[in-house]
Amino acid sequence: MSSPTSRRERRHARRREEILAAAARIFAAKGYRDATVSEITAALDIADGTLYNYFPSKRDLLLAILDKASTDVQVLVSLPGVPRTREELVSTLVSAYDVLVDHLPFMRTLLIEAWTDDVILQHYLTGQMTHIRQPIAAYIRARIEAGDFRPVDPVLATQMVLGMVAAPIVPVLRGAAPPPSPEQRQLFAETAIDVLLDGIRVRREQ
Amino acid sequence: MSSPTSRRERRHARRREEILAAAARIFAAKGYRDATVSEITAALDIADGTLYNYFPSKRDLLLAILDKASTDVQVLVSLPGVPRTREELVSTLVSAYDVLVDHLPFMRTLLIEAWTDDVILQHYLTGQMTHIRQPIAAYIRARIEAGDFRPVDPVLATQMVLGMVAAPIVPVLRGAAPPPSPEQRQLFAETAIDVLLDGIRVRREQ
Amino acid sequence: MSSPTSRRERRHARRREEILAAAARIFAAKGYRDATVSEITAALDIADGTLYNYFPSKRDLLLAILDKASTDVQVLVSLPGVPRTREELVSTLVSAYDVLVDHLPFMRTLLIEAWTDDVILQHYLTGQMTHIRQPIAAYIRARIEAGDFRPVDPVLATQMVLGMVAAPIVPVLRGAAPPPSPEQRQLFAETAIDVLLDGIRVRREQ
Amino acid sequence: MSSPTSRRERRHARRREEILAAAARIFAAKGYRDATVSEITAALDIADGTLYNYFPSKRDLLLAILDKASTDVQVLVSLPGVPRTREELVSTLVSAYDVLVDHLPFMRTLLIEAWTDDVILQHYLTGQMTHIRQPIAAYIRARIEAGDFRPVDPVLATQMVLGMVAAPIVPVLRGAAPPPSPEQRQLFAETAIDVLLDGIRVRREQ
DNA sequence: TATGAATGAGAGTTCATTCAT
DNA sequence: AATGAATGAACTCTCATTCAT
Repeated sequence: MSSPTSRRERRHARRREEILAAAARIFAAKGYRDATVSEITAALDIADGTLYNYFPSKRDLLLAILDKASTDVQVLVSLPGVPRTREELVSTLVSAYDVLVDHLPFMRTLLIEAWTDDVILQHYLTGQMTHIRQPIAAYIRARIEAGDFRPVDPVLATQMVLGMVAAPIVPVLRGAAPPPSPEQRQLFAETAIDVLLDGIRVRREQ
Repeated sequence: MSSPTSRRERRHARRREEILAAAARIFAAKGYRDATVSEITAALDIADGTLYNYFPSKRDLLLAILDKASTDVQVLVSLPGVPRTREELVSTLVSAYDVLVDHLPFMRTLLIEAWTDDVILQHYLTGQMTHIRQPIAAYIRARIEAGDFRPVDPVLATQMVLGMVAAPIVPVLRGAAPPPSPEQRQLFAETAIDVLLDGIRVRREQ
Repeated sequence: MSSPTSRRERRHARRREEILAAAARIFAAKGYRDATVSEITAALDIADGTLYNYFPSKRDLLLAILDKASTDVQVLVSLPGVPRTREELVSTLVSAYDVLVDHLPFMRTLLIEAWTDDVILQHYLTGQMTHIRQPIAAYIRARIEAGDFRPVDPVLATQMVLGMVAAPIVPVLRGAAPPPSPEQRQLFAETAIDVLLDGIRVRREQ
Repeated sequence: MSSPTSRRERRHARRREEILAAAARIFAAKGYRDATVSEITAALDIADGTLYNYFPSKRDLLLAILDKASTDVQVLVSLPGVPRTREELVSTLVSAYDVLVDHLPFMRTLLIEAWTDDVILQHYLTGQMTHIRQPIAAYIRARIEAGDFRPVDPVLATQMVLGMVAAPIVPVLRGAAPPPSPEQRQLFAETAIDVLLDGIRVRREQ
């Protein structure tokens, strides 16, 4: 009668997701420490005790959120192939923006807590960031060797590339700016890639 | 015999600074909420009550730290003149790095708290950032009109410029990387300015 | 199945009353300031935190007690009709004594706090006392005009009347004397009314 | 050169009195527990530590105030002779009012603290009150036996007499009414004695 | 003597967690 | 499963008192 995941189990999983989403929203707004369990349960219109049927502690609730956020970052990383052309670079960046914007409260919570907790930083962010940084650094290094790029420090250049592409969504992650429309995301990506490749200065000598 | 600021007053001021520094270090490490008053006083080897002779509440201690951090950011802003040449741009950026690195715990505390508290963001950071952004945006706009720069959105470009120059010290602000040496700061600044002006791509057609 | 006030609600209300009664007893004995929350909870054999499920603060606990006391004083005031005969006066006074004695800790708490706190005096006592004083003063004034009473200052006379009838229960309110028996209350009332009406001196000329 | 009480000693005694007066004012206004040492020293424009050169503790400061108040009450008691005529009764009562009004903060402090502290009540008030009550009760008892007064309970009558004469200065002791002028005190006393002796009712049959 | 910074015990209050219903 | 009252450890803050200056 019941599928391998019974109706009860599906109900349980659905409820769990609702709790995670509500908690992420509140953790994102005030930080883990300032958010209270009662605040989360009130937002869900359930009793405090009910939450403990889904998560053994407030801390575990946080860790589940960080897990989800971390998994989402993984998606950013798992590129089907290394982008080469301007158009590939732009569309890769746009989809990265998409992932971030689609999971704002989770991402924001991860950033807040990783900023002060070394264990969280290590466990949920450093590894993922390495996976993002390495191909970029390798790419830059390769093109420097090929004579395409100027001989900059590849690691430093990678940091700056990430800083540049991250800049327009920092206010969004902070909650100080509304999520950008698809058109804006396209603009962000194109501007970043263009400035990155050719600088802001007009090449008069061309 | 005693100067306009008496010995007692000087002693009081000195002690106040010591408390601020210790609190900033601890707030930077764990965030305001997770830091306890006892932790701060233990670091200073004073009694809990003593702290309250210098600051009326833990909150006021935080605000004093944010004030200092905010004032330091002001210094970044008050440029003697608008930098024009590559060398001027580089040295301006180096001194900005210097200010940040010299007041790391204060800056880090400001960033942490502004990330979740809208009032703090508004009061201690938004205004200062506007003063930083506006001249950059104006500069970019002017050079676009003069035909020196390509026609990018000046506001967006400003964000990216800031993202790029901020990138190498983000790990330092986080406490995940050691403060950079003067040589490294010089490198950070030069790389940022160069990539910014001419991009990373070699000008083959020259 | 459950009445409009559910079992849980009734339980909550009952507990609240228990806390109020215990707190009133302790506030009456030592004053609000010298009474500690732990003392109250210890008397009830509950944890400190439990009290805060019923009252948001120690201060609110006090205000709830003052409210009850104040309401009880109202009952004193709401006479079914103005008493005229000696017997009516006596029985009115007896029931006033009854109310005071039935809520001793609440009354005593109100008196203590109103004695040093102007806001409490105004809010919880002055208004009620006015409602008590005015009909008495009006009554005295009317009977003076009718030639029944001697031409004394009605306001001053009212004060003295109240002082006289209050006198025998002041030690009781203080906790220095046990609550008077019904017989004693009857005696208090009769003596007060008689002395009041005809003085203590024998009317030799009658 | 110096008198038996040296200049230093007189200076010390004077300062002590100033401290007592200031403390009495503040204790009277907020009660012993709510008054802080700093509040008292601030009112005197001296340092906190200085107070401890005159009184070993805040508690001792209170006890000194209660001593003074208690001694003042003694004066009320030590009558040169038992008053007999209406005029003697009135003038005795007026001088009692004078004593109370002249030492308001001390009296008010005594009343506040005796209301909640049994030790203080016993030590500083009960004894004195007994000395006041006994002669009145004896007087009433004697005149009842002589057939001058009606056969009331002398102890109860004494309480009521005291309640009646105290009534007009209760608001003054509370700080809710300004100190009465000499004329008002005279009126208070005359009204009290007259009502007391002959009641409020007109003797129609005369 | 006068000062006021330093002290720390003790107060009120919060909130994650448990568990009888 | 859901409930929410009960819990108590841990926090911030107050203030009488001490003591080096």
